[in-house]
Amino acid sequence: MAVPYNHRAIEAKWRTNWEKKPVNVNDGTKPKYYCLDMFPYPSGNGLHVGHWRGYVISDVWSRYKMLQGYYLIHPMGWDAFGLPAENYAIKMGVHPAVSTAENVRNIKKQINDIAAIYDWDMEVNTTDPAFYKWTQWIFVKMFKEGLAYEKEFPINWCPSCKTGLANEEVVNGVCERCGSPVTKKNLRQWMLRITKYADRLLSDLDRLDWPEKVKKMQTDWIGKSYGAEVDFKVDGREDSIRVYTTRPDTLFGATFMVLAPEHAMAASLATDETRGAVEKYIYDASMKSNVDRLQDKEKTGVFTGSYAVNPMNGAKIPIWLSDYVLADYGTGAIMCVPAHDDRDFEFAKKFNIPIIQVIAKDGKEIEDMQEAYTEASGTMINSGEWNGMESSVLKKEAPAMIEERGLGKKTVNYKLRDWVFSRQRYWGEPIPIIHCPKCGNVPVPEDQLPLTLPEVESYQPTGTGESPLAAIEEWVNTTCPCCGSPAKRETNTMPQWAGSSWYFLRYVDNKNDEKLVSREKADKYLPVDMYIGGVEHAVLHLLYSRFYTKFLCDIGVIDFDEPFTKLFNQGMITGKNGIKMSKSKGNVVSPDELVEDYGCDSLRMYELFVGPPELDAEWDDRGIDGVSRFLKRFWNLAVTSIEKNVPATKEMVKVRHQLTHCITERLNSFSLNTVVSGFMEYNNRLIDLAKSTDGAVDLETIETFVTLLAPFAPHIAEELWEMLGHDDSVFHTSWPEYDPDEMKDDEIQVPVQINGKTRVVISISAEASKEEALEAGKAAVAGKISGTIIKEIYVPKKIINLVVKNK
RNA sequence: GCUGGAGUGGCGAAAUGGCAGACGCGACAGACUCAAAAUCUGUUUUCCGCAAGGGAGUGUGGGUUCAAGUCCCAUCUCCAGCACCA
Repeated sequence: MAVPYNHRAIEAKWRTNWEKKPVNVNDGTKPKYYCLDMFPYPSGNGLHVGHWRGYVISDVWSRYKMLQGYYLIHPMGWDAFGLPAENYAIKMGVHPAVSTAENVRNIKKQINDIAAIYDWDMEVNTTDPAFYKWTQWIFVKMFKEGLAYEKEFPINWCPSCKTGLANEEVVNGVCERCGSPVTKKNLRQWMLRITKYADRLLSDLDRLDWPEKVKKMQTDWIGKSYGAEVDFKVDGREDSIRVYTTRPDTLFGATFMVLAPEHAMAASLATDETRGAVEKYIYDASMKSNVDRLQDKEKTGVFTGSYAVNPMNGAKIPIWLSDYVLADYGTGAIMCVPAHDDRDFEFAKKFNIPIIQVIAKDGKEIEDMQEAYTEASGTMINSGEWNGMESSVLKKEAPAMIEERGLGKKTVNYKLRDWVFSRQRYWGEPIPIIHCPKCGNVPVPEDQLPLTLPEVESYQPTGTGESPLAAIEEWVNTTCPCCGSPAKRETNTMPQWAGSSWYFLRYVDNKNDEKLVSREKADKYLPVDMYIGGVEHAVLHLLYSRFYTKFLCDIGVIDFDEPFTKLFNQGMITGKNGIKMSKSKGNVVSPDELVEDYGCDSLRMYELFVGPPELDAEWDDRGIDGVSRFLKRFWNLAVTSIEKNVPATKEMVKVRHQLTHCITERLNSFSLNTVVSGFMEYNNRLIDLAKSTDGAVDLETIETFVTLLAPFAPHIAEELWEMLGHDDSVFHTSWPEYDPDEMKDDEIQVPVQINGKTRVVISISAEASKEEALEAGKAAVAGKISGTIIKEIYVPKKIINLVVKNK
């Protein structure tokens, strides 16, 4: 009687063996393959089955690459700065560093249950001063290059987290972290000039092997638009107002102008009659939160009493204020062409402003216009010298024409804003800047980094816009590194994204205290070949990382300017009915018991089997029985085969090559769920074949199967590999190859259709000619044809279709 | 509103334009068992039929094709992202 499959014993044994003798070794001759997981935040909640998915996917891919002969770089680390640890500190009075270390210990233990082949020698932790020394160093470099600057302006403020937020962290007007409505607060902020890289961040997307969805999201986020800035003189005054438009072709149709209430000239445009209303509107707008502003879809506005002059035709148009115009995009002022813009149309209708059509749709003006005609397609009308031109052509040419005549200039705009980089919280990297009354902002000298985070009495955010660090006088008060006079330290800290924007560079040289990463190692091991993680970082982490990488490339630290060559976003594992797993919903499924009951190998395979890796999947414990039974059946087949050692039949050889082909193809196309079903299918076939050979198949077939299975179920694979008589790890063999000639069937099944409906399936020789196939097909359905065959189709080895016409 | 993605058995799902439902879960029947679990064998889209066989069928309506889940046009529903960016 064969040894039964005992996952507990096998998994424990191999865990120990691998620890004693690591499998992934760099012998200096193999090419590298860098497969990276998005590093986790070490939360106190621990891992659930959803977290496993991404890690299993990346581990399977990593082990596959290893079997293909690569030296694998597959590290793991901790993105450990951030609010949860700090909030926990406030509640429990424990230093965030203490709770963080505790969480890291626990999560590391849980991650080890996955049996992923991480190289823990490369581990990094963003809160380690030896790490954040370089986070600060990058900031200093950016400061010196003019990319980090201070600015006071109304930023997004989360009243609950009591900190400023970047645009990317505001989702539908609420805080990404806690869901509180975001308000505006005037604060002095550190900013990073990411906009300087807008064009490169946009155009370099073309080079990346990333999901189109993510590229599209980044493209939209950067939001490049082409247009013109045009000056409109204020009637009766010397000054003019500059507007930005992407539709200069419609200039003759401008019947009014709107300024954002925050526009610098807004108040000055009021007349004696309108002053009260204008000032009230400006005040009300300043009190509105983002959420209110988003929810009030109904347009509001106030007429200033002043008029602007259309530079093309001298028409006087009223100037209004409205909060549908954004102060910080373009020039904060727009010309309004209600006939050809939805928002202007709505506003004009509401306030009875004339509508002039300047593009003839289908050759004529639209009668009784009910909505704006927004396409740049049609002939120009009511447009003076532009009459008769094609709108789409004029749209492209007008900016240059306007510039030539001195009416304005051709220009490009981006939705992307500079990155608000300071946070008024404790648990982050201190911004290494000293404010000197004489020298201004002076960076902490590089040889004095890291600037470590001091101990504080209270982690409580102050809410005044000052970080808790501001209360520590002996830390705040320092001397200027330039002139030695008394000076004050910057007390804001960096956002959580700071460390995660470059951590992937550090893994390969994590103990280097001279350099962020040595150029040699960077050239040898970077960039990341495959990056695996959730799609939630499409415009945050993934955009910031690209920016950092480009900057570090520009200053010569590294020699590549895109960090992640290939990106894969795994779908989320949800609870029943697609509800996100969360503690508060009580639908969290822990992997711990599943590992105990079924084993790591079974859970790994089930994580893949639940559905296509890129789609969300609802978790259902019951399905794991399927993969568990498969592993048991394969174990029994393998053990019996080892015992009996039967010779290979022709059929076994064929199935072996087909299996290798099937698994390799599906793995290459990243169809991991069907790889698992492929294993099951071929296991069933082999078990069926073995019925006539004493329950066994030949050992070469078992070896092949074991090797193919190894990335998925490494423990059982190693155990069987050993039982097959090998004394080295299965991961040191190479990925099996298949011979297309060996895979071929002698006899093939071909359905025979009459008018597209299958009537019978015949078995013919794989070598059969078209004539022979059709002959056999016709013979098989002879009795079913009532009429004349008018067309005969034979798709080789696929199908026969006879088109029959009734008499 | 815009941009993606998805709609296929009781359920998770599979299908380079070529037998729709592979693989698995669940269910049902049988074998083994005193019994149960485990395991093994079989059935399992649906309708008509004792059967042989036949009809229908991939959200809905059209189209292209010898052949459509797959391609084209229109339309509905659900999920996600963005959201007054001129």
